[in-house]
Parts: sequence; structure tokens; C-alpha cells
Amino acid sequence: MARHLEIAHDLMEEIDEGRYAPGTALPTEDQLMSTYGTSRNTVRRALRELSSRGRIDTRQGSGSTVREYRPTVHLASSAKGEPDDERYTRYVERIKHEQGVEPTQRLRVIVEAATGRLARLMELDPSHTAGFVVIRRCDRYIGPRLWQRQLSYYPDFIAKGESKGAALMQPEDIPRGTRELLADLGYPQTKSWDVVGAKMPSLKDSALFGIGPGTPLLVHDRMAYSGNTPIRFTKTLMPADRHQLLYFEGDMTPEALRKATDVNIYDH
Amino acid sequence: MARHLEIAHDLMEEIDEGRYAPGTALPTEDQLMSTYGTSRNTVRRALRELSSRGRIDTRQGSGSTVREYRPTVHLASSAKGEPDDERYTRYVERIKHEQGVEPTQRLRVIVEAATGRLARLMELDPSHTAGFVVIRRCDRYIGPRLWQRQLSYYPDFIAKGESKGAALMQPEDIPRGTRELLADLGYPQTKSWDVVGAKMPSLKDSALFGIGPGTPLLVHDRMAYSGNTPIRFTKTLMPADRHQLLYFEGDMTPEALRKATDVNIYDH
DNA sequence: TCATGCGATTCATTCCTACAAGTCCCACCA
DNA sequence: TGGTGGGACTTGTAGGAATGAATCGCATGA
Repeated sequence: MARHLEIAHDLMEEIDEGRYAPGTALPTEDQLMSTYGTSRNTVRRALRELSSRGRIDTRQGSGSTVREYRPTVHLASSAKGEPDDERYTRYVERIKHEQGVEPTQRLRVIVEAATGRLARLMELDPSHTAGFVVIRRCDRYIGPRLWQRQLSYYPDFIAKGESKGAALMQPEDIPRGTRELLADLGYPQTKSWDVVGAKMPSLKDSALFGIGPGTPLLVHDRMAYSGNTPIRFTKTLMPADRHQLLYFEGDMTPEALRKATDVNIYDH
Repeated sequence: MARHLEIAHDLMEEIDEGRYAPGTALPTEDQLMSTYGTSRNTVRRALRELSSRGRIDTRQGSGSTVREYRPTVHLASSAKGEPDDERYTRYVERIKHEQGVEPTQRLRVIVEAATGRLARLMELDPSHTAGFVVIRRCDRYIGPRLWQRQLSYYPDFIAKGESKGAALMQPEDIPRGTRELLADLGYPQTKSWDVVGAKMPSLKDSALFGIGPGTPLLVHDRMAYSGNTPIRFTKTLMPADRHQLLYFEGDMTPEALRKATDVNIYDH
């Protein structure tokens, strides 16, 4: 095996065995050089191997420390009596309680012509004037850090159809939640599907979320329908080291849900 | 900005603009060296930046090509009239149809004492003889490639309780599906929760799944209950570049579900 | 026509060096 | 006592070089 992979393997094992606990400093590059009798390049490559897998954080001038994972679980199924759109808010409130940091959000509204995949998804005809979407972008921060970015797409006949729909065009929070607003406008949400996946962040994403190397993004797409009319498509981006999604089926007891909330996919 | 990040940024932009289409070769290291008037190390660093984000594949002797993503969507909610455990199988069948490759699977059964988190999760008392779990590990392959790994944990009082339960201890496929088997044993599944997240693979995981750098793993944990008794915990690991999970609420039409199946989180 | 083998191209690994820049501690001074 | 500056330590960036290994195309020969 290549020398740098040997070193990486060694270090990874020692981390897994708890020799280097989370938060603990790894040996410095100089120390590793003499330990393994190899050049700095090789040592650095080994460390990069750990870094790109999200196992360590390296700070210039300071050293490398073992990363710790405490992702928070985020309810994605509709709980009884809880409006759909309150979920993220409730979640943010929980974070606030857990971390003692004030959550903030920044909203931005854009109107765009829907083309290609998006038009097909929303069942809009781009040749009509109706082939537009209102995009509400909501960036949620915990402290100075971008916590999640949510992009919601609404067909513009909803926003333009009634005077109340104009609220969708305002870059302001909708206190009742958009689900209720849509219901008031004659589009009660009757069904929805979610697609969940993960990808690595682009350079921009990394800077945007302030996430270290080796941190994937959890991507959550949701399409909501009223009858058979698509009324909203939502794409949510979240750093996977701080977010997990929770779904359930059947009548869950509070204890079971609480237990699910404590699950950490990084375990085992 | 650092020189290698400039180059990486440039290349990423050109990829996004379609200048280098998926599957297309990027310029060679030599070409990039003269284009940017920089050393090979710097060029390689830029390329590694793309590689660790899963944007390119680099092959020795050949060059770097733009990676393409066609993840398949995998139904995670219970569809009506479809037993829970058939889902993955059905999914594999679909892959087989799409890709024309025979899926295979390898099963392994282990019995282990449940400790710590797992015992708490399964509500088992480690001091009792009942504090054991039967672990069924199922590796599913598409061709020679590991497609997903599934670890199912059953409390051993289920496997030992009745003679039929012994089927759980056999490293063989259970044709009816384990959900039906559990129902026969007196533990019909009444509710469940799922936690979905993503993490970077360890060195072992990378080798196991044969995934290139910059490919996260999608992790899917599911706890199933019969009444308030935990009857199964399942952890599924899947490379995120080939898997997405689909959930839904309400009565979905086949067309809407088909549309969801076509969603690709790498779009937009 | 087809298989073989050679050579050019290309990336992989590893070494070396130099300097920049961030961190941290401690001695020194006000 | 408390603040400041300097120096040691540590990682970041960049360049140069040599060798190994995989790939691919092309010419050669059966």
C-alpha cells in the first residue's frame, strides 16, 4: 500500500480506538515525519486523507484535532397538529435552546421564468405567461453561520391570483406559515413527496456554509400538491455534519420519537 | 485567493457552464501548467480540489474526466399493498432492468451481545440473557460492485421464541420478507421511524464500495416497532452518487411518483 | 486482418527546499 | 498586575525534480 495511505490508516485506527479522542490534537506534522521516517509531503497527504473524510480539522499555526459529530435530528414527517412549515422553525428553536444562540434568517424573493426540468416538475408551460415561478430563498443562520438554505418555488398564478397571494412576493416571514397561506388561497396541501440525497459542496457552497473539507451537504427536495396541482417545490441544503432528517410511519409515542431524535448516524 | 483555488474555481465554472460536458476530458496537467504558468504541484492541488468534491474522475495514464450523476431514487415510504422488505428488492430489480446487470446479494448472520447505545435503542437489558441481538448483514451487489450494505438487528427473543424464528438465524434470503415473518411470529410492524443522514466513507468503506474520492455515503437508520416493542433496527449504507430516498405523504398518483423518481438532487 | 509490442503520454508517489502566515506562550516592561 | 511584543512552533502555499505505473495509439509482424 502507498505510504501515505498506511499512515492515514494508522491514524484512523487510532482515532477509532479512542487513542485520540474527539477534540484531541493529533501529532504535529514534524512528529509524524520522524515517527514514520517520511517527508512532510507524505505526512500532509495522509492528513489530507483524514481531512477529506471529515475526520479531522486542521488549523494553520495550531495543528490537527479530531472532529466530533453531533448532528441534530430534524423532523421531516408531518406531526399531528403541526403545520408543515413550522418544522424548520421549531427545529431552529430547539437548536437555540440547545446551543443558546439566537437564530436569524434572511429572505429573498425572485421571480423567474421556469424552464426545462423545473417547468416540467411544476407542470408549467414555458410558452404561457403563467410559466413563471416565485422563488423564496430563506437562509437560516445560527449565530454568524449559515445553518441551512431553503429555496421554495411557487407557480406564479398562486401569487398573482389573489391579493392575499402577494404576501408570497414579500421578502418577509409569513408568520402563519406558507402552508396555511396556500390553503387560504384555495390550495390546501393534500399530498407531497420528498427526495433526500447528499452531495459534496461546491467551492461556493463550502464558503457559504463555512464547512470544512469532507463535509457533505444533505439535500432535501419536496414537492407539495393540492389535489393534482403542484403548489410548491422546496429544496433545502444542509451541512450533513449538523443535520439529519427524521421520518416516521404510524402513531409514534413521544418516547420513541425522542429516542429517534438521539440517533447519530455516525455511531456504530 | 490562493493560486490553486483560482484554478479550481476556473475549472469548476467551466464545468458548470458546460464547457466541459460530463464524460469529457479536462486538459492534462501539462496543459494546465502552461495555461496558468504554474507548477505541477499547484495544478494537481487544483484538480484534487475538484476530485475531493466529486466533480471529476482521474485515471492514471489517461487523464481527468467530468463526473456524471444519475442517482436512482429508492422508495422508502410504505407503498400500499407492498410489504416493507420488498422495497430494496424491487429497487434492485428496477436497477437490473435499467442497467441490464444481474443483482446478487450475500447474507451473513451474527449474534452479539447488545451494549450501550444499541441496547438502549432496542430496549434490551444487557444483564439479562435476552440482551442479545441477531445481526443480519446483507450486501447487495450490482455486477461486481457493492451497491448497498444493510445491517438488520433483531432482539434474539424473537429469533429464539418460536421454531419459525430460526429462519432469522439462517444466512439465507427470506422470500416473504422479514416483515411478514415477524408478523407470523406475533410481532406485526405497527410503526417505525427513519433517520437519514450522510457522512464521508472511511478508508475501508471507500474500498468496500469501490467509490471514488468525494463520494459521500447516504446512511439510513430505521427502527420498527410492534406496539411499543422494538422488533428491528436497520442501518443501510449507500453511496450517495447512486442512491436517493423517496418519502411521501397522502395518496400519490402513479404519475406524481414517477416524476419524483426522476428527480436528481444534483440538478439546479 | 488481427495480435503484439514498443514508445509517447499522462497521472501517482515521493522526495527536497523556501517562504508565508497563523497561533501560542512567555518574558519583559509599564 | 496587566498588556505587549517577540520568538518558537505549526500549518499553508509554491516551486523543482526524479521515478514508477497505467493508458493509448501506432507501427510492426504473423
